[in-house]
Amino acid sequence: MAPKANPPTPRLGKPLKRGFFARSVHEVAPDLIGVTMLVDGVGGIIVEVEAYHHTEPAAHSYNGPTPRNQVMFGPPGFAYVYRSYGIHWCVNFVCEEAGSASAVLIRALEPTHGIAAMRRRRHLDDVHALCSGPGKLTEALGITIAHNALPLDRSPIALHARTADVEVVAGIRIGITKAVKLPWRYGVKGSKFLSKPFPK
DNA sequence: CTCTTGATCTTCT
DNA sequence: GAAGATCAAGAGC
Repeated sequence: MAPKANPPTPRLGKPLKRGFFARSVHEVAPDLIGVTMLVDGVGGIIVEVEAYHHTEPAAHSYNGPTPRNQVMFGPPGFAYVYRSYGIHWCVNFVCEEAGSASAVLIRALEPTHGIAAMRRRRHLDDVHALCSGPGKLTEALGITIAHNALPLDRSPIALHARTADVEVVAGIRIGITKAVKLPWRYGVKGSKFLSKPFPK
């Protein structure tokens, strides 16, 4: 059968500095859509995130610091990784300022770099399912508790600015039971790489 | 397609 | 003891 051409690998934008995260979580979250996230060179374009802030009960930081969430109470620009349902890892980017305890949960990527490695880790071929959920993308990128508290502007983590415009849409957050009506989920309208479509 | 269930860590009651 | 920022597999329609 005829060989199928691979899609071109998108050009990487300017590296994001840690200061990108030193502002309101509600500004950072939509601005992260379209940013490329790599761990040891493997990853893709962020297509879905959710914002969490300590002033609302769905946030892990709502009841104050614990051993798990202490990174959320530190300075912005660091990774907060936690165990979800005893099984998966989920990764957040800490925002605002030390003590603010706000973060953006990374929920889905469009795979662009190291797709072969992601397929191996996920034991899965379908590129649309490699990173279409917070627990899936950490497995695909090899993120574990070892990445908790790592800076977001230093190896092994790299973030690169958008190189093209994206249409960002907002909706209510997924899979939570508290503060369910806050419209703090952001994503690329119509993307095939979301954990779930945004309602019309 | 939808619905149900099991996996089992961290925190809260 | 119960719930949770999840996922995959299996049953049923």
